[in-house]
Parts: sequence; C-alpha cells; structure tokens
Amino acid sequence: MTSDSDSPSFEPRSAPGAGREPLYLSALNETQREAVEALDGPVLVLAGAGTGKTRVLTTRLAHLLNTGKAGPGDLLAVTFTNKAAREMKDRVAALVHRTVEGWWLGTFHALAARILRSHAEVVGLKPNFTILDSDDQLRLMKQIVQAADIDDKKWPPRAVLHQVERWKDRGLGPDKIGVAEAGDFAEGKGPEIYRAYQERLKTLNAADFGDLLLHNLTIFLTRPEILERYQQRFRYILVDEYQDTNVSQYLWLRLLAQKYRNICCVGDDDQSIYGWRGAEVGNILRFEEDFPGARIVRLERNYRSTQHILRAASGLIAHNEGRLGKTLWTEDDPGEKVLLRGLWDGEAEARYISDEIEAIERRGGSLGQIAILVRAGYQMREFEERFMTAGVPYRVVGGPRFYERQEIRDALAYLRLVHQPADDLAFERVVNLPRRGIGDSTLQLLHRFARANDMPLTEAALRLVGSDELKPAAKRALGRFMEDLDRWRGFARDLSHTELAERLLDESGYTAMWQNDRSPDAAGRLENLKELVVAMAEFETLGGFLEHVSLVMENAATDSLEKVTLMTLHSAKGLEFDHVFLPGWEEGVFPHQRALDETGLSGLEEERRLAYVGLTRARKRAWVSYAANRRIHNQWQSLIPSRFVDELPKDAIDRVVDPGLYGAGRGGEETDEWSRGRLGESGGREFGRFFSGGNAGRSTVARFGSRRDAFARERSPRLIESASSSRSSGAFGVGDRVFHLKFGYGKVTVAEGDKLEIQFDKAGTKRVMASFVLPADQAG
DNA sequence: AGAAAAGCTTTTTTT
DNA sequence: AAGCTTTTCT
Repeated sequence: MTSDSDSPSFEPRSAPGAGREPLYLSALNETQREAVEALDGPVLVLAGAGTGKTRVLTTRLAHLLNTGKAGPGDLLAVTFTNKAAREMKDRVAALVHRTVEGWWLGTFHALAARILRSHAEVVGLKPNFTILDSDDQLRLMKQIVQAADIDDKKWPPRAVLHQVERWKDRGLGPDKIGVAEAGDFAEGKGPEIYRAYQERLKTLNAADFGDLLLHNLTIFLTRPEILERYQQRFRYILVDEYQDTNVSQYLWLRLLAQKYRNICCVGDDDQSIYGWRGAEVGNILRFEEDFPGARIVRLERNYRSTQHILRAASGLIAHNEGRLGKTLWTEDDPGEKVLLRGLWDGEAEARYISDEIEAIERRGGSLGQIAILVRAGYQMREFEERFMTAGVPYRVVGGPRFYERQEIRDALAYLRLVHQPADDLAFERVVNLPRRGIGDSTLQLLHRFARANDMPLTEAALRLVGSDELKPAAKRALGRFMEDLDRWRGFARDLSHTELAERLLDESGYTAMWQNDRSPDAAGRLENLKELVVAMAEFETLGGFLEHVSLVMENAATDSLEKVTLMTLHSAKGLEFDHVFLPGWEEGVFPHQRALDETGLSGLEEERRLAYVGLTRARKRAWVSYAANRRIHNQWQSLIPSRFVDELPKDAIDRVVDPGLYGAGRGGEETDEWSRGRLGESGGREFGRFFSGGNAGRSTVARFGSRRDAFARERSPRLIESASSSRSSGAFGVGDRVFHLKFGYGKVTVAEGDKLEIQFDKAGTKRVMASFVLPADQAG
C-alpha cells in the first residue's frame, strides 16, 4: 500500500542505548528520524503526501517500546479510518514481532466506544447500548421532525440530522445551542429537535457516531477521577491524520494528553478533505497554542512521485490560501508529464481510460497498480459498464457494503432486538417482516402508547397484549411475536451466537420469506444470510459482532487477483498507485456544485485539496480528463473544464483536446488551438465565475436532452438491439454455458443481475455484462 | 391489509 | 435510473 512497506525489520536484540543503533532508525532520513526520536513532549509532524508518514508513526511506536519508555498498555494510537488502523496494526506487529491485540490502537470511534461501554451509566446508558448507523439515525430523525410539527419539505430530516451532527462534532450538547446559533434553522426549533432526538436515543439505549465522542467528553468532564485514570494510562499518545479531527475529537485528545503532554500528531493541512463532516483544519494551526513548546517537524521529501507529478500537484495547491506551507521535493526522475485530455462525453472518457489501461497492461504494467479516482460514487457506473464490456477486471472500493444490504440489515435487526430489547428501530424493522398481520393501525397504537409512557416498543407491546386495547386478531399476532422474542432471548443465553442466528432466522420465518420469493435476487440474499452467519463465527460474542458491524462497516473479502481499482477520491487518501486516472474534471462535478453553493470559498479550497490528494496518489504517471458532455440526473448537460485544469502548471502537463469540443466547428488543429486559448487563463476564470456565483450555477448549464438521445440511438443502433434481444432470451444463472464474441465459450460462475462473472475456456475469468453473451447453444 | 401503479425528488464525500 | 411516497386497485 505504501512505498515504504519494504522497511527494514525491527531488531529487538540491537540493545537500546548500547552503542549500536537499531536498524529501523538508520533507515530513516534526517527529518523522519527527528520525528521518531522526539519521544517526550508535544510534537506536531507536518507530513506532506508520500513523505513516509505511516513509517514515522509505526517506527515511533516501535521506538517507544524498544527504548523501554513505554509498554503496549501505556500507548494510545488513534487513526481516522479502519483501513488506517488495520495498516498501522499490521505494520507495528511486523516491526515489533508480536501481536498488537488488545492495544489501544484504533479509530476515534472504536476507542471512544470502548471507553463508553465501561462508563455507560454515567450518561444514562446501559453497557450493551446500540450504536446506530446512518440509516437508523435518519429514520429516527424522520419521526422526530414529524412530531415537531415543522414543514418537512422545507426542512428535510436529512438536513436536520446533518445540522445536529455538526453540533455534535463541535462538542455542543442540546443545551449549548444558543438562540444565535439556532438561527431560523428548522423554524428556530433546532435545539428542541436536537433535545428530543437525544432523549429518544437514551430511551432506545442507543448512541450515534457523534455521541460516542460527545459522551466521552461528558464522562471526562463530570467525573474527573475517571479522566484521571485514562490520563494516567495513556502516557504516550499518537494521532494520525490530525487535520481531519473535529472539535470534539480535539477536545477528547486534549483532555487525555493534559497530564503527560506526550502527544504526537501527524497531519497535512493540504490533505484536509473532511470539512463537511466537521473537521477543523484549525486544530492543526493552533497546536502550538495548546501545547506551548511543541516541537514542529516538517517532512517534505517525497518518496512516491515523479517530479512532474509533484510539480502539477504543488502548482495546483498553491492556489489555496491559508496554508501552513510545505514544499515537497524529490530526487526521483522528472518522469512523464501529467496527461490532460478533453473528450466529447463521459462514454468517450471511459473508453479512453480503458484503452489506456489496456496499453499499460501491454507494456507490462500491473492492473493492481492502476486506480481510477472519482469525485462521487455515481461516476463509477460509467466505468464499470465500460470495464465489463471490455473485460477489464476491476474492483470497487467503498461501493455497496455488505452490512448495508437489505437482508443483512433485517437479520441484524433481529439480532439487535434480542441483544438489546429497547432497540425500537430494530423492532419496527422486523415486527411485521415477514408478514405477521401486524399492520399500520396496530403499530400506530403501539407507538402512541410507548410515547405516552416513555417506554420502549417492546415493553409497550407486552402491556398492550395484556390489555384489551387491541382487536383480537392483532392481539393474537402481536402476542405470538412477543412470545417468539422471549424464546429467542432464551436462546441468546443458552446457545452460541451463531446457533442463535440460525434459529432466529429460521423460526422467525425470515429465511422462508426469501425462499418463497420468486424474484431473481432472492437466491443471492439467502447466500448473503449464510455468509453473515459465517462472519459471525469470527467473533466471540454477539455483542462483539454487533460492535464490529456498527463500527467497521466495510466490504468483505478482497481477493488477491490483479484488478484495476475504482474508488472515490476520499477513500483513496493514504493509498498510492503507479498509474492514476482522474476523470470528470468539470465545473460542477469537480469542484462539486454543492461544495461551492454551500460553503463557498472554503468549499472550493477543500475541493482543491481533494484534487491535490488525487494527484499525489500517483507514483509514475497521472491522467486528468474532462468531458464536454455528460448525462447527469438522466439529462444531458454540456460542461466546461474544471478551473483546476487551468491551475495545473503548463510545464508539468501535456494537453490533448479532442476536435469539435465546446461549440467549435469540425477540424483538428485549429479547434485544438481555439480550445486552448479559450480555456486558458482568462477563459477558464470567466467560466468559473458563472459557477461560483451561487444561484447562477445550474442555470448556465445547457440542456439538450432529446436531441442528444436521438443522436445516441442513431450512432449505435446495433448495440441497443443486441442488448434488448439477448435480454429477451432470459437471464443467466450460475453454471450456464455461454458464448462471448471476444472471449469464446465459458461457464457462468457468479451472476449478479446483469453483471456476470464467467470462467472462459480460453480467456480465463472475466466480468461481463449479460447483454454481451449468448447461451452457448444459440451461438453459431 | 396488502399489492401494484404512478408520480416525485434525488445525489458528495464517511466514521 | 432509482428509490421513495402517495394513490389506486384488488
């Protein structure tokens, strides 16, 4: 993953302080070494992209242990993502030749959850509280917003939830929201809604992500003796990606570090890309104020990219104001210039990139070293389709997640309900799934009763079943469900959690529901349910498993096959690839329109940092591309190149623009010249103003839907025909023999809707679209 | 009650 | 294009 993964191994026997210095130290450059050896006192490491940040962090941990200054139990190491936590764990384990299980090394959220479980009662929770995911949060907020009697068209629950989360990110509880802060948001009812939301959470015995940190702060501030215990324990604190911390994470760290002041934060202000989630670059800027006498170390030597790539990235980021300022340099070759390409439309762009990929492959490049980094998830589809038709193996990182699938969430709801009876959100989800004859009217009654008595739905249900409030049919149905629940909770005591899951899914009729379902994806869902039970086996307890699910929502099983990686720029942070493609550099797409509309200049600068992150992922070569036309929300729009395109220093790029773009007539060179002139300096800035001007944004985008559709149909009638004709010949299933024009005969090994994975007799395993293959017996 | 059909908005990035 | 909500039909 990182360039310095080939670091020399840690040598436990090269005795500390005994003249000969450990190998892991002499492998560092001077500044890295300075950052590693400054063990005591506050240290801020400003680590530019590709300067060996992870190596510094892991070596520092090893060094702390090796010098005997600290044992594993004295350390707190915090990262942002699970990916980063896992990488640090792996690398530290390799460095010190021992397991790191049980260490306080993990994400902010995981560590805060761990602390909160130990002191839940301080904030009115039970230790088995549920951690809500965003889906649960939203459903909860919907209920609150409806009850608050405000116009939910004007104040959609989504937006309200977002605001509440921002308050939480800033460490503000409902009582700290003043009138000025509340403004006229949600008709001035912001604090009221926030308070209601928090009360509901408490009734549900649940916490959302923001609560994990916020509750920690409450515990630390109201119970100094508890804080003291943790301060004492964590003698040395390390923080990764410090530029992404929000206020409550910052406060959390500051409290914990207050006693020993041995805190080392590593970050890069130029890579701060989570402002929308409450991250405060300011945290990095004020480090010196909070920790007077802090040592600042700058890592500026880049070991990853070529000179041209670095120059392009540096030139771009130089357009931002308010940076701490770093100058990356490298001793690497100039390398190839960044290739900048303008194309007709999104389809042409995808085709161009897949052609380039095949060319790289022919030159002996490895697919695993190629990444396509997009601004937003919806941009991925175009590439997926292209890669499937071209037979380019690819993997999507951060795509639809296993634990977010409907059937998995349903199954989890059953488990949650057994584990934590007050989990109303889980109750609502499964009470009538499969159908048990418990309909809306029964549920409404149930809700009203629960609300009125401030009790969880389960308890309300029990009471109602014991009364005559319900119609006999509903009473019987609900009664049976409650009996079932009771029995399952008994299983939770007596059986292993995997057995529990199996019986639960079976006896609830949930499995049967899918077995009786005739829709094409039912089989896949049943498979997923089996997989879920298998995944559970890796955990000791049901609670442990549920914790994992809510905190580590990640994709299962990444195979080791060589594949092109497709992901968002955000999830690419911290990774690197030989070849990086950056498509979709158009105004409104990247920088994203909403970033400009909602946060203006600071939003734009964050987008620019995102571009910087993208470019600096590349080791050998980077491609930037933009399309003149693109279908967005099912409408064709014509787009102009991103302002970032013009901010790339001319001497670091090669620019090729397809003829006929941007309204010019047909023809090669002249058109090219025209676009260059037009899009350079003044042109680009002029266009840019339309978009940054706020309300003007969308209206400047030309629309020509029907004309373009006709054009597409005219141009490729055969493609459309073949697609529809093969669809009529029926879907393919696993095991079918099929024929593909390019790859010949093969057998279907995986079928996901119209995406197939086929084991070809001659060409190996490929992923292709169903519309491009025929049943083998019809091929001729 | 429940299913099917017909509108209607929606889409940034993630722990 | 897809998901969600509302309406309509059985």
